[in-house]
Amino acid sequence: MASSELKDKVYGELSRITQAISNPKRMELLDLLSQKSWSVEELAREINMSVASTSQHLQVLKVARLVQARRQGNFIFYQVADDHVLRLVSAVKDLGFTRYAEIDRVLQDYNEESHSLESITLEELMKRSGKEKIMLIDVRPPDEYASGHIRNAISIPLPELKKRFKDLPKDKTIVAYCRGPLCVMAQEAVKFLNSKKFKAIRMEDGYVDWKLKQVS
Amino acid sequence: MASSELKDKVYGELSRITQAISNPKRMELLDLLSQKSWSVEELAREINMSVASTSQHLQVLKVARLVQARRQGNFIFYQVADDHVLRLVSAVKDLGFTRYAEIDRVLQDYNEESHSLESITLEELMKRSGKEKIMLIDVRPPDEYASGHIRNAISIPLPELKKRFKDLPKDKTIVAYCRGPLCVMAQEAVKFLNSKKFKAIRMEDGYVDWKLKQVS
DNA sequence: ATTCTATTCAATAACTTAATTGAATAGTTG
DNA sequence: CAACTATTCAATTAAGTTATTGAATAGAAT
Repeated sequence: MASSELKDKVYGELSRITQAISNPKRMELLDLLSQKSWSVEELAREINMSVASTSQHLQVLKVARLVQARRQGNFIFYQVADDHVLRLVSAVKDLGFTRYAEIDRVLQDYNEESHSLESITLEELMKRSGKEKIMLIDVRPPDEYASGHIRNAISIPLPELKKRFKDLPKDKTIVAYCRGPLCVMAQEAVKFLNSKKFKAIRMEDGYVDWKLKQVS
Repeated sequence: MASSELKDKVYGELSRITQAISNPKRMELLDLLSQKSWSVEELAREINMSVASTSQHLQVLKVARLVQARRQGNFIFYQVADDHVLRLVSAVKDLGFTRYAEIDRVLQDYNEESHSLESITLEELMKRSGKEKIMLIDVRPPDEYASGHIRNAISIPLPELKKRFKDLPKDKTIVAYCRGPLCVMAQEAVKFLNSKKFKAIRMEDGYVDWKLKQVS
C-alpha cells in the first residue's frame, strides 16, 4: 500500500468519528448520554424528535462505537462508550463556548438573571473547599446523581429543595451544580436559596467536567 | 424563545464545529496545520488534492473559525486558530487510535519493523530524563522545529542525520521524535542510529502532545 | 403461546456536501 | 502599471445525509 493510500485509510477511519458527531441532534444526544443511561423513548422526548429518527441517530453513534446499547426489560438503554467520548464532547463544547459569542448571547437573552448570579468554577471550588466551610449540592434528578456525582456532593433534586432547604446550614457557603452551563437547575436552586437568606452560589461546571479532571 | 429553540440554537452552533471536522481531508489538513503554517499550494500537494479543492476545504475550516489565514508575499499561509483546536483534534485522534484496531493494523502492515523498535511515551521520557542522561532530538524539517518544539530538544532534520550523527554522544540515550505516531521520520532516525551503535529509542508522541500537556 | 411494546428497518423525497473544471480576482513583483 | 501567480469563486454533476412514514421485529410479559 502506498503512503497516500495509508493516510487516506487512517483519516478515513478518524472521520468515522467526526462524521458521527457532525449532526446537531447527535451532539445533543451525546451530551445527554454524558449524564446517565437513557432509553430511546426518553431521549426522543428530550430532543423533540420521533422515536424512529432518534433510533437512527443512535445507530449512527453505535456504529462509530461512541455509544453502547444494553437491554433492560422492554427498554434498550444507551450509554456513552467510555471517557474518551466524554473528552471529545467536552473538547467540542469548550471550543464552541469560547469561540462563538452567539451561544453566549443566546443563553444570556434567554435568562437575563443567570449572568448576574454569583458563580464559581470547579477549580475555585477545589481551592476554597480546603479553606472555608462549603456544602456542595447536586440538584439534578436522583438517577443522574446515582449514575455519578462529584465527590462529597449531596443530592437534593430541585423539586425537593422546597421541602428540604430547612436542613441546610446557614453558616456554610452552599454551592449548587447541575448538568453544566446549559442547564438551569442549579441557577433556580441558587435563586431560591438566596431568597431564603442562605449564602448560595452556582458552579457552572458539572459532574462530567469534574470526572475528566480526576484521571489526568 | 422557547427552551427547545434555545437548545437547537446551541447545538446548531456546536455542530458548525463538528460539521467542519467531519470530512477526512479536513481532518488531515488540521493535523498538518497542527505542526506549522502552510500555504495552500503546499497543503494541496501534501494531501494529494487540487489546489481549488484544498482551498474550498480551507474555507470551510475558516468559516468555522478553526483556522486563520494570513498573507505573506504571494502566498497565503494557514494556521490553526488556537490551542482549543489542537485539543479537539487530539481528542479525535486519541479516540480513534484506541478504538479502531483497523488503524493500528493498517499502520503495522505498512511497516512491520516499526513495532519492533523500542519506544517510550512522553510521560516516561519526563520521568527518565530526571534520572539518566538523555538527549532529545527533533528530526522534523527545520521550519516545523522553528514553529515550536519540545523544550530542550535539539533539531537534527532526518536528511542531515547522516552528516551529523558523529557529533552525538554514545554515553547518552538518544530519544528521537517527529510529528507523531503516523510519522515515520523518528523511526528512520532510530534505525539508522542503532545501526551505528548508538543507544537510540523512539518517542511516538510529538510536539503537539507535549504542548497540550504544558498548559493543563 | 399469544399479546404487547419498544425499537429498528426500509423506502422515499428534500436537502446538503464534495470534486472537478475553468474563469475571475487580488495582490505582489519587476 | 503591466505581467504574473497564488488563491478563490461559480457552476455543474455525482454522491451522501436527513426526517418522515409505516411496516417489521425481537424480546418481555401475561
